[in-house]
Amino acid sequence: MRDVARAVEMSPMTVSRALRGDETVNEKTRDRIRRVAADLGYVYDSTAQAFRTQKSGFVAVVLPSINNANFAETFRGLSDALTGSGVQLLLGSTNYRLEKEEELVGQLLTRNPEAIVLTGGHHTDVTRKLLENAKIPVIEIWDLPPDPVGHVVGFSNADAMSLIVQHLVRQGRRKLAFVGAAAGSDMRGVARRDGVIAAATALDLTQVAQIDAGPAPVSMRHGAEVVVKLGPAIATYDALVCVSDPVAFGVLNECRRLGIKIPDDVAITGFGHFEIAAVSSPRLTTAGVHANKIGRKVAGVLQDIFAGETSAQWIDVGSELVLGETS
Amino acid sequence: MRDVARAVEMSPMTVSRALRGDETVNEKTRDRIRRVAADLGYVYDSTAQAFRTQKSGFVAVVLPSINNANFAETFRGLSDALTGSGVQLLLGSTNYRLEKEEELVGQLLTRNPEAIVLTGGHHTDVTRKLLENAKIPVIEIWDLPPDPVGHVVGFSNADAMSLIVQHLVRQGRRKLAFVGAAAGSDMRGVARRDGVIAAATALDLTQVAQIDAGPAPVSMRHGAEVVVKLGPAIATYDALVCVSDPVAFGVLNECRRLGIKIPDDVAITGFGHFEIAAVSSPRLTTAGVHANKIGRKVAGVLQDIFAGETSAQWIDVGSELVLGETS
DNA sequence: CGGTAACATGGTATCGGTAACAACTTAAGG
DNA sequence: CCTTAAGTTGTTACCGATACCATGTTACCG
Repeated sequence: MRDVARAVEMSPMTVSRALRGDETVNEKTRDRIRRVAADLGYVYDSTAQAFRTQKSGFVAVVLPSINNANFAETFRGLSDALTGSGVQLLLGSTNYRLEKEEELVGQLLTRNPEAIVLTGGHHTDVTRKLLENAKIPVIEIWDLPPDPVGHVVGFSNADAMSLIVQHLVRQGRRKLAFVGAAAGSDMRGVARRDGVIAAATALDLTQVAQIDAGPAPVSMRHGAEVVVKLGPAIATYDALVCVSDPVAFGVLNECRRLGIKIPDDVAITGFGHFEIAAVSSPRLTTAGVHANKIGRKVAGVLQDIFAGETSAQWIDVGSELVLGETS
Repeated sequence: MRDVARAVEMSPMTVSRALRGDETVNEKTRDRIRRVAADLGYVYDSTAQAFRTQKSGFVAVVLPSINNANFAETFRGLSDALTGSGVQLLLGSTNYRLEKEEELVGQLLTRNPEAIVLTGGHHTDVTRKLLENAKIPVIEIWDLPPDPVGHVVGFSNADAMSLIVQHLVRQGRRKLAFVGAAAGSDMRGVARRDGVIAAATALDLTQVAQIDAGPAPVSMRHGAEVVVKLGPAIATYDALVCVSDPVAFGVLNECRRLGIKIPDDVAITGFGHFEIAAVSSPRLTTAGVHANKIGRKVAGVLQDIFAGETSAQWIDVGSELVLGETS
């Protein structure tokens, strides 16, 4: 910047103002400075700016996995809605592990983010303390935590599952099984399972079987493996409620390979309304969530925060039953 | 840090050294300083460090889309291989548009990244100039550019397509159609199309039809739509070579819905060896690429660079024909 | 024509770490 | 007991942009 200042024979202060588009700088001067800066190949140093102003221009985003169409879609919604605002997203993924989240949050906070977005409402005590000490806005997404740290943009996983269970029961299904990751690793999966159990209990179903599809993240392959491992025992159930669409699709495909009739022999439901739900045949019955909308809503919350709004927001984007041909 | 120094009655310099694990600091002192820092809730300021040392600890990564299982997998491979190295990834996505890439690169460079990873070998002139001026290592991935800026970790899209075409022709297929995004938007798609045409020409096929599936990114839905729009004209072809697995899956599903026999009436091939290729039924014939490996190899290149290695690396991770049941 | 406001520009200190060098203490060797 | 080296700690200046305040210049008013 000093070099540019020397080239235009002005002070670095004026150059700084000109490059940031400060109105107080004469318009011609501003254009000239910009032109010279470009000619010299000058690259603005955001690090120095972040240091001096104590504003990093970063927002930290922590996802369980980026290799998941729905989380990726949320990130995209957020990212798209934020283009042009000058905010950079710092992405980290936890692989569905809370200890990894703790480590990640510690690292991200050293970068002075202006806000932090976390997936889910479950965190270690250390993480919670870090977040409170940091005194920056916290947004928890993809869930409606009973005891949120700050802002919330999500939906109730349990309620969404309840819609599915009610639908199945209306159809006369009574012997449900929940197919999901091993308990404990994926908190959203646990919430969904609990939602199924609660809804089933409310409807006087005796019991819901739980089928372990392995450690999170579970996907198509794991769904198929569950069916193989189950063997003829699959006839015990009249509905397989899966933790996600990819798992449901794996289950569906393997069932069809084995000649099991869907939905006559057994109903299959997914979760998340992934692209696969609409293009599989038969189409999957699933819970429609609004991944992209979550991202865009988060962007809205961030903009409110940057505009000076201080009160904590609680946004429930809801979910809906998407009827397919597998139930 | 000054506060911590005061608390332990030592100089900030010693605290700085202790927190970074400098061996010259007495071990007991080091432990004490760390403990006190933790007790005070002190958070290290990476921005200040980046500013003073002129080393940001960032590596910029530019992807066409994060909502694509293969790019996401590359990012994950890179991210996983880099955990613990203290490097933070700065992610940006271009939505397959070179102008967006240009803007993004400009923004990312202001953060002083220590290296930049770009998807593909096509860039605007401005982008190339920015990269050259920046004087930081550049790694181009997912391609083998004829005129690389710096390092390369990729494979030949054309060669991969050539494998597929040769396989189809060996089966006696002669009337090929390429199904992909509108020309111009997705450079990797263009490379694949050109690879198909080149391979077909080399095998004396008269002509390869090109079927436009809409603007990039194209996915399952677009594949299905192509089949609908084609109608009975689909009988004109005996092989539909798709730009990616999701598109191929969409095509496959719609064909089956219409009673078209796969692969008897027409063969369908994908590209990328996405999860969907293995779990669809029939399984997709596709080109196996090594998305995760690309990420891990990039991490290796970065580590070499940080270790002082200066010579440009050219890593071809290759690709392979994956035989499914759709051809 | 003096006074005031609007406009445009510049000087200086500073954000929080750390490189480079200096200095002090203790141990080892002759 | 002196010399030298190893180990440990401290002092100072600085990275590049910008907040804050000061200053100069022009325009307009009664």
